[in-house]
Amino acid sequence: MGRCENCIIRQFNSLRAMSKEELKRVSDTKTTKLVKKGETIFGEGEKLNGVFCVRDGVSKLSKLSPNGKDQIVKLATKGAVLGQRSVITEEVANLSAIAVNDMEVCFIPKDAIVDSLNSNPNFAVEVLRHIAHDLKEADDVIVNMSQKTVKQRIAEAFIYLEENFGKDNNGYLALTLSREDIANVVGTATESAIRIISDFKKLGLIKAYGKKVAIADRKALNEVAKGS
Amino acid sequence: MGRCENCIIRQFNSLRAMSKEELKRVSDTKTTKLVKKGETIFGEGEKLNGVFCVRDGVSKLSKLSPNGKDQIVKLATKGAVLGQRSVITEEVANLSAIAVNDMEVCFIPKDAIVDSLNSNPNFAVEVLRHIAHDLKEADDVIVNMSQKTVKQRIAEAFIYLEENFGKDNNGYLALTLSREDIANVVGTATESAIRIISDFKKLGLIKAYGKKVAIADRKALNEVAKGS
DNA sequence: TTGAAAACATGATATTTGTCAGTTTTTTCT
DNA sequence: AGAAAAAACTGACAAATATCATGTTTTCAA
Repeated sequence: MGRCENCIIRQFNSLRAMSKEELKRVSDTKTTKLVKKGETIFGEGEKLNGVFCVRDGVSKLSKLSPNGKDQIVKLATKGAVLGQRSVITEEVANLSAIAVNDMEVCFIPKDAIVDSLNSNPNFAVEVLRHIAHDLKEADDVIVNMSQKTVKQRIAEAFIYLEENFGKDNNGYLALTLSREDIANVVGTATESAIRIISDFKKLGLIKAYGKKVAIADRKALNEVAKGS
Repeated sequence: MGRCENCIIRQFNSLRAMSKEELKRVSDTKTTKLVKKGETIFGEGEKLNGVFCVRDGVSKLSKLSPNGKDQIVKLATKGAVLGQRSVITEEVANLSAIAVNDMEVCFIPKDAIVDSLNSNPNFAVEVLRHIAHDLKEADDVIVNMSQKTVKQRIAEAFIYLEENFGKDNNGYLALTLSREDIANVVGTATESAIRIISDFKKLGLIKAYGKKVAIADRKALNEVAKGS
């Protein structure tokens, strides 16, 4: 099994602030697992006794509402550490983590994290920076949700997907989400999302090849995302 | 001027994890200021070289959107530390802090905070816990915004105000917000908020005495907040 | 490969929410 | 106290969005 010390992924998250000794400990206690598309890594309300470091694939972090609808709060990819928040506050998970495509994740038991937090200020501050950044992003999402139209939010979502998950060789978005997932990201009904995406296609803002979507007119899409 | 070591407010925030020496330093460098209702403590985009500890009064943390509407992301009261996030990530403030009523705040220069973070793991972890908790709350707000109706959100807002800011001697909410502020908290048009609040009054869910509002039928209001 | 299930799509319609335009009430300031 | 400003309110209407019903296409596993 791989050693954390050599893990490239680490460079992207707070684990890079760990000392050699701490990393060794993490490496010795961690386990790696494969998660198939659609499988749940952990569910809302579950008690977590560790965190999950994403080595490959994408996970959606979502919350189920009483009326049966999911709200996707965040998409986490390579380098992200899932469950950190719950471990820190010692609460149960308030979001579910479900694989959007096949994933490889490392499970790191709680103690290795908590002990380092308490003894290594560098690590604690690094984690703090990450969570503080997440908080800023969450605040931005709140503002977007309340002040932008569904059309604007969907336009933004495509731009976000291109910027954060990149494009494949043919220029199509590397991450393919179902219409339902897109609806759940922007907080609207699936039918509404489908209609707007169809409109975007007709207007030439995006193009599709099977399930794949590509941004065809970035500038115009940006216009839609900003003004009405 | 008061000494932080004796400040009761401290018990409610992360400063309680500071050592005697650290508190002494904070005490020596801090300044206290009075902020009148409506005045700005700091604005969006402003570079902060310190944090503000709320000793009395309430501040709204909000973001202005291009169309001129404010979204209130959070209400901060006694014990809250404002600007912490920006100081940690070394970014400009992404929210404005405006006094909702007369306030008394202590300004603590950045260095005292940053130095303690880097050297005192207890303090770093305590701050981490607070920010992690804020993040959870922000995620909950995102879900509420996208999955509840305006009516539900306004009902929730009144319950939130009672639970977090309490009642006066006569049972009225201790914190009085303008209709516009309520609208900006739940993310709707001022007129819509006014209409719904009028409905609540007619239905006997709340009652009003001048500007003061009281929850009249807590159970029914709860029903509205949950189901539709 | 083929049948069932899931995802995608579209129309018709209802509901929710926002906007505009104005009136009344309350607050603030001198 | 009285004028001006701000806040609260109301109605009419428009726009955005959700819901329901149904048909089509795609995916996937037996």
